[in-house]
Amino acid sequence: MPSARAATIEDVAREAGVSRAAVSKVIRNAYGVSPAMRERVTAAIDALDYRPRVAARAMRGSSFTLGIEMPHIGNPFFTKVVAGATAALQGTDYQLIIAPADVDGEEGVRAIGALADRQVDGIVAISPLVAPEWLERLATRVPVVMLGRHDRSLAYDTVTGDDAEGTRLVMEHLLGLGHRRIVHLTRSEEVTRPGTGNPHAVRLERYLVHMQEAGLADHIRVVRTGLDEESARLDTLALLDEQRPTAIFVGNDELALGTLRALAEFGLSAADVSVVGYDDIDIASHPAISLTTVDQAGEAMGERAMRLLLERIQGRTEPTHFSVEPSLKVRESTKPASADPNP
Amino acid sequence: MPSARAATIEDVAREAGVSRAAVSKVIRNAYGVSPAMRERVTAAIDALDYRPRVAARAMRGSSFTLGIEMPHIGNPFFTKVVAGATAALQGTDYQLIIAPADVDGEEGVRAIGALADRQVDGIVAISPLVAPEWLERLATRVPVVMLGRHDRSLAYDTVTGDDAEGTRLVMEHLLGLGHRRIVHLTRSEEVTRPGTGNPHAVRLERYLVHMQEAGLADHIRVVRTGLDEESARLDTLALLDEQRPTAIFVGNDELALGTLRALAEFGLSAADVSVVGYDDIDIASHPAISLTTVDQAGEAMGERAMRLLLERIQGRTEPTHFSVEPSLKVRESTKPASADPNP
DNA sequence: TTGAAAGCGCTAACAA
DNA sequence: TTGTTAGCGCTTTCAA
Repeated sequence: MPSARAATIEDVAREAGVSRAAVSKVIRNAYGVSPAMRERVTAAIDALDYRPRVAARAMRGSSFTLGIEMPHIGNPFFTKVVAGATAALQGTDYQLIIAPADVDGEEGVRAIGALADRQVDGIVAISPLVAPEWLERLATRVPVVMLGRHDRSLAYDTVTGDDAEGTRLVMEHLLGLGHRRIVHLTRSEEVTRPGTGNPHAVRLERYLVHMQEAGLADHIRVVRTGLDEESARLDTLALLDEQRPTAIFVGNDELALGTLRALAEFGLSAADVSVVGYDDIDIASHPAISLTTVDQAGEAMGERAMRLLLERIQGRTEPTHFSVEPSLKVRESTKPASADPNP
Repeated sequence: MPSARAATIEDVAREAGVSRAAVSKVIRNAYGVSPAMRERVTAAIDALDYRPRVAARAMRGSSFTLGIEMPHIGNPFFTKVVAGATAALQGTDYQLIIAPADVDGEEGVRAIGALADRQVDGIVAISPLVAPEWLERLATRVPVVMLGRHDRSLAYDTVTGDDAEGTRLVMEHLLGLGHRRIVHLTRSEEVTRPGTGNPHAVRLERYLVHMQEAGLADHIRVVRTGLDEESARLDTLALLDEQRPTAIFVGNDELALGTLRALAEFGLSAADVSVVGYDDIDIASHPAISLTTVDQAGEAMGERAMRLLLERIQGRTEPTHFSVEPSLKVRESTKPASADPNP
């Protein structure tokens, strides 16, 4: 049962026969400590197995903690981002913590708020459904990087993929293969609301534009689904019951896995219905899956987001916006359009 | 740029015309506040958009934060655990944070230490390479649940899968299919060191026993790999170059994906080499992957771990150990042994 | 039922 | 170079 008392800075000071301030300076590598002092203090720290309480430090300044809000722990793209973020923090004094949100909507706000309450020194928010003003206000208290969403701000930095370009790559590829009946399977209306700058909103908007420009306005068909593979599976099954498309452009890879599952259950292959995802999660390149998708360099995004946070902490004040170039990974899940499957 | 000052309990007290203590009682739902008082305070809190600083609360008591150390963010089994943990915390005042470790060995200790430094009210550690004494000592200060590892303790609780039983299911299945040349692909020697109670150590040990009992001591072959899919792919490619097994029992599903990838690159199918994983991650049931594996109910484990933590916080002192029953999911990746592939 | 006041462990002026 | 001291924002006795 919890009982034993951990050493405090006071204990260390007593043990080393110095002041608390001296110990504080040593642990912060602050200016103005003699080698002798440093040595005595270090010895005392080791002897007592002392570790500074982050809460106490946070009250006076920084918590040496950076937080990342994760909208859906089950999506491997987000774990790529975290991997990049972790890498960027190697060798620094900062610890990364993840606050999982894991439900649509308001949950993201809750998780971000929880990070703020914990006095993290910086926050990465992954395209949550938050009003820009809310984030703006938060960003006046703590450095914030918004990841994925395209809205710009004077208060927070942004890291985005170029979703317009990514969608162009997808649509050109599908149209080039002769597809005309192309369905777009995407998230809820709320998530894709125009003008929010949400990546899914941009992909949807560009899908509509490309269909129109290709003279396929009559074939436009947008189907909504939830945020996990299972939702996508069910909604794909439903859409296959109706007039069958020759291609499905899915909002992201996790959802695309559900679509592939549904196609398999229906006994359909890539020759019948082509599928394109977005994100290039690891499994997409597995030979048995071989999902055509847009690589938007999740690790690079996470790494860059952390760098921006560190820069802000070190004093930068001009807002910075960073965009990564997407590239299309063409795989077996897309084939030339077959003859009209609905004779 | 960070600047504006957030409201403190002092501000709220002034706004409501009461003492700080009164505000504190209201936000903690403590005993002894009149409805009138509660109302005034609540109004002031809303008016000022006040949120208590967790750091300040932590200095006097609890941080209302529970932490989970994650050895490898890329492994979907761990995200299942987190999903379960998140669910268990719904409706409580506790916030879950994840500290990613993401490298073999000492990193786990670092991450757990970081959580402790942040004064979390409880810690779930996912089978890290830590000396039991170290954890034991930590557990005297903060409730700890060790997830996965089979060592028992008077100080911390444990949640485990029954790895001996899981391995029995795997080996009986493979032997029943007529396999004799069964390779076990597992983690490093460090991770599988006997007596550590690490799940991979148990799986290895039972593999050896089952091979011996089946009179296949001569066919025992243990191959080591790293902790991600890519390592497993490379090490599988290497082992296929030598005398080819008819079946590979892989330490977990993430690694098994690498093995499947390698087999595909080699032009081999399940008819040539059967593969079994462990964990039943979501993708394992995808028809294109169809990996035979052991389901050990990751969500349930995460949920149970959090419950144990909450119980400890509420005062339980007797150590508790919980074990989940594994079950074998037989899929297409295992087929009856073919004739000797090495004529 | 309410409030005054001490103190949690640390950092940052400032003084010595 | 070192030490003294005043808080940071809360919770918690203890009195009123």
